[in-house]
Amino acid sequence: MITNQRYEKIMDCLNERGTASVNDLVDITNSSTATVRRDLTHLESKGLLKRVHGGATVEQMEREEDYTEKSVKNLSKKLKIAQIASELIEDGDTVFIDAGTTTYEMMPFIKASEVTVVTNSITLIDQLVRNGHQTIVLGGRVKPATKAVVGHDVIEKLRTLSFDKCFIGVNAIDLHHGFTTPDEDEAYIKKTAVEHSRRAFVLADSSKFERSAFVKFAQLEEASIITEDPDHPFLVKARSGTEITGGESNDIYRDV
Amino acid sequence: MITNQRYEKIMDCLNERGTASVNDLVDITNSSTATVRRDLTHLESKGLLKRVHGGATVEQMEREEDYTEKSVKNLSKKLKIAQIASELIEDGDTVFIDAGTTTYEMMPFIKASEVTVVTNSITLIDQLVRNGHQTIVLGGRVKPATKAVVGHDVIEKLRTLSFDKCFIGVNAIDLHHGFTTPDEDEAYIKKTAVEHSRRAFVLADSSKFERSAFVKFAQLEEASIITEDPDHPFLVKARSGTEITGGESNDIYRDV
DNA sequence: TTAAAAATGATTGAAAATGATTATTAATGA
DNA sequence: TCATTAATAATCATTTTCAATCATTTTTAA
Repeated sequence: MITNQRYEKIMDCLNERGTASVNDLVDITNSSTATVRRDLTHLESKGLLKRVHGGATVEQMEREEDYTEKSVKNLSKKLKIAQIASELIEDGDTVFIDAGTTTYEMMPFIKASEVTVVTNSITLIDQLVRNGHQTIVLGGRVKPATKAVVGHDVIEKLRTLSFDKCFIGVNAIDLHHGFTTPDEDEAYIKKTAVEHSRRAFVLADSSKFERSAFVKFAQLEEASIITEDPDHPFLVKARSGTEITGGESNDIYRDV
Repeated sequence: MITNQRYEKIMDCLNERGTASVNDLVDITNSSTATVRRDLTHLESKGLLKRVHGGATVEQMEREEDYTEKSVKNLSKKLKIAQIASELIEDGDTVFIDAGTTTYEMMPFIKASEVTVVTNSITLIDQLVRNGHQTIVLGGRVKPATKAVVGHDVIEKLRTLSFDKCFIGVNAIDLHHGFTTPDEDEAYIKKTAVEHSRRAFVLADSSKFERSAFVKFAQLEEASIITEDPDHPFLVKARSGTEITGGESNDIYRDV
């Protein structure tokens, strides 16, 4: 079995079950523990999973944050990004908000009124409703690990809608592969949402730059990047590179 | 079993039952008391549960009930009804579960496996997913007060589905008006669900009898009533009355 | 085809998690 | 209150998992 196939099997397993032991993954991939461990190390470095003693997990949306130095730092990045994103929502907007931990952090910052929010994230709904926003949930199968709604119905419905703006989470961004994410179902939802929005925003802290995950959902020039460090070398490169020279209205978003 | 999986099992158990003893958790996790204690210490430090002598508890924030004499009594009625209803779900069933406080109480009692649950209640989804049921949410506008999904899309989608069973909440039942509820949107959803189920069950404690609300969603003979008091005068009257003599397969459900 | 590079699997000492044991502490009933 | 029982915390031995290293296999490039 080729390395990437193993990566996919591992991520599939984790996305489905949320947690898996090294031994589980050894069985699934028909590899040695050494190989699985190497895979886990690699996938963790890409931010696709979190290693734990005995195996690995995917972030469960819930707050299991351990309040170490690092996670607090990441949290504040997330908050900053979430806040910038939220302020882009204007009175009367109809927006799509993707399932994800960063988009979740947007909730308290949305100040605009008469906003209609469409989402496939069950987790967001509580907050949206509580804050008095008109909320529309897309229907379909609920994915246990992330409580995101996925499936054909979601795409079908998205195609009938059009948004002023959409806010999308992402796992990895690089010049070659554009915006990528590990889960195929979710990638297709992101893609469709971007296509049906006047303006698309991708929320990404700088740890996502110059990496790629399995499934591409948009070209770099199809969406604006919202990040905590607008002068990051990668963005400088991206702005000057041929890849994005075509995008006039959708420049890399740079405010902080 | 790796540590995270044990954490999950413990939290699942607590979220379901509210309280669990160390011994319960030892059985559930196939670990020693020492390990369970260590787990509890860890989970408590994260604020996910509270240790008590002999085990642990979670604050049941879901229940906003004020614990007066009456509401406790109603709760136990509800639980009884919910339990009866849940036991009607069999392995492999595809069921619709309506939004509502009584249907919510069904969650911990659903023991059947390979169950697919379709619902329009955002509140139910957490529990359904946590208990490992295949969950499908209907898409549409989220009604803030009840976090039920309503609207044309819900009806549209329901019409394409068919269920083995459906479990419906109700506000009032009487011989003349049948099953009634105050909200028009929700009534139409209930009506459609009943029409697309092989067998329909209405969950109602006896305080709902001989009353009527604004919108009728089904005739008495279209659904079986699940209640805590099968010998209530109203049911005796209903069983003997002409209104339901036609229903052979859909008798008033009487077990307790 | 051969040499170099990369990936894999096995081995081993170190680290972490676990389970059993024991002393201490808390709950229960006379 | 005191005695009895159960639950807990602390300690230690055992088991499991981990990371580092090296030999082997596979892939790539010359």
